[in-house]
Amino acid sequence: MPPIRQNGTPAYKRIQATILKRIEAGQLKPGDAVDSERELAKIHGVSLMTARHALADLEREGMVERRRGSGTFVAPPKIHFNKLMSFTEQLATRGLISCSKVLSCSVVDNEPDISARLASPSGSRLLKVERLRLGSDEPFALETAYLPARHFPGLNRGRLERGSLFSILDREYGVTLAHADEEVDATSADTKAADLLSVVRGAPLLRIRQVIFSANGQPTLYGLGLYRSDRHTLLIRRFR
Amino acid sequence: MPPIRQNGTPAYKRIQATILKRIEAGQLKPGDAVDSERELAKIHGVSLMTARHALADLEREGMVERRRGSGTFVAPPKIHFNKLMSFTEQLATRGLISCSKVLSCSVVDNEPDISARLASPSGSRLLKVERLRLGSDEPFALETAYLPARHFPGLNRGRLERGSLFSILDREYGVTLAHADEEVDATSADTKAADLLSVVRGAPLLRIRQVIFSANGQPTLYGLGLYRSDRHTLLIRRFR
DNA sequence: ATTCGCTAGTGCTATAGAGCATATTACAGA
DNA sequence: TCTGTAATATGCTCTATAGCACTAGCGAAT
Repeated sequence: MPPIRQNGTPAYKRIQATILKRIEAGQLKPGDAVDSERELAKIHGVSLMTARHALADLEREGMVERRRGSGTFVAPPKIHFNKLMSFTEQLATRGLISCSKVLSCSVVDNEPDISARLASPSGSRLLKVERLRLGSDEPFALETAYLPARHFPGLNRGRLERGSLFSILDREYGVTLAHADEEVDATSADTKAADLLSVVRGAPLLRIRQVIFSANGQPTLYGLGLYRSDRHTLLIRRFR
Repeated sequence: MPPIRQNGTPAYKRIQATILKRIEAGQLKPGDAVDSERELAKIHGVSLMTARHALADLEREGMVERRRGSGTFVAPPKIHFNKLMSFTEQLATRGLISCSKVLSCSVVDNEPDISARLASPSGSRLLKVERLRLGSDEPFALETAYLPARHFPGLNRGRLERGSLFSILDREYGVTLAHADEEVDATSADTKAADLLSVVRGAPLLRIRQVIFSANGQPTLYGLGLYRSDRHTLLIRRFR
C-alpha cells in the first residue's frame, strides 16, 4: 500500500504539528498526557511506527517526555540557553527596547587574523562596523563586526542605522546565521571604551569574541563585543 | 517472527557498537563512507528499519552524517563546546597539571539565597569549600562551592585535598553531575582575591556563578568562581 | 492495613516488505 | 569534448504486525 502524502508534508510532521498547536494554544500544559502512540495511530489513520516517529522526534526536540509504561507528557518549557540572539532580541527578552548608534562603517583590508577566521584570503576587503548599543537610552555595549565585503555589496551605514544586522543579512542577502563559536573573557575599559560606555576607566567589561557561521557552515561574521558587566550577564548551560 | 535478542542488547545498539569500534580503531576516518542501511541489514541479518534506527541514532549523536542519495559518512570529530568539565579536566585538555589548595572547609547555615538555588530549605546546613586552583604552580582561579551538607556526610577537608570534587561525588556518593546553568560576567579583583590570585587590585576577573545538577535533575552544587582573565577564556557555542 | 499478583495501558524493539526523493555515475549522442 | 539521460545506489516515509518491558492501579489474600 503506497504511503499517502497530503499536501506534500510527511504524515509524522503533520501529527507533530497538531500536537504542537495544542501545546501552543495552552490546551495542553506541561505535565499533561499527550495521545499515546496507539491513539495517534488510530486518530490519524497511520501505522504505529509512524505515530512513534512523530513522538520520538518531538522528544528529541525536548517538547515532550516519554516514560515507558506510563505515557508521553508535555515537557516543561525550556529556557533557551546557549541561544544565538541578536542584541535586539536579547534586550527584547528582558522587555527593553534597544537602539544602536553606528560609530563607523568602513572597508578595511589589513586584518589578516580576522580574515583567517572568516576563511577569507588575508588582505581581503572586510566591512567593519562599529556600533554603540543602547537599551532604554543607556549604553550597554560596544560591538565591532567584520564581514567579507564582497558577499554584501551595498551594505552601508544607512542600511544599518535602522534594522538589526541579523535581519538585514537574512532578508536582503539570504544569509541565515546558524551558530556561533565564542571566546569569553574579562577585560577592563580603556579610555575610549570608558567614554562611550559611560563607565570609569578600568571598569570591568565582559569581552566576547565570536565567529558566526551561516546555515551552510560558512564563517560569515567576526564580532568583538565589550559589555558593561553591571548590565550584562551571559547565561549558558553546559553538559557533561 | 519474534525479535531475537543476543545477550540482551538491542540489535540496533550492537550495530552501532560495531561501527563505533571501527571509527575508534581508526579503520574509518572522517569522511569515509559507512555501510549503507541495506548493507548493514544484510550483514547483521536484521530488517531495514532496524539498520536505519542504528544509523539515525548515530547521526543524532553527531557521529555520522547522512546524505540522501549518496550515503552515510563518518562525521568530522566534534570539538566539545559547552561541556561541563571539572577544573582538573579543563586544564588537562590544555596539557597542564592542576592542583588545588583548600583554603577553608566549613558548614554554614545562613545562606538563604544559595539554599534556594539548591532547592533546600533556607537555613539548611551547607558545606562551603573555598579552593585556590593552580596550574603549573601558577594561580588560576578562586572557587567557592556549596553543597547540601546532609547529602554528603563525612566529606571533609582531608578528602578534598586529594582528588577532584567531581570524582569524589561520583565514586563515593554515587552522585553523577549532568549539567550546569551558569551566569557569566566580569568583575574586578578585591584585595583578598588580588592577593590570592597574584594580580593587582582591580584587575579584571571572569566571574562564573553556576548551579550544577545531578543526573536525576537535583541541584547539587552552587559554585562561585573567579578566574584570572589573562589565563582563562571560556569557549561556548550558541545556536540559532 | 499491608502486601502480593494480576491486568490493562504504554513505550520499545523488531520484522518484511513498498514506493518516493535525491545524488552519483556511466553511457550515448551531439 | 561536452551534454543530457538513464541506471543505480542511497536515504526517507510508511504499512501492518508481533512480542517484550515497564508502570500504575486494582483487588484478593495475608
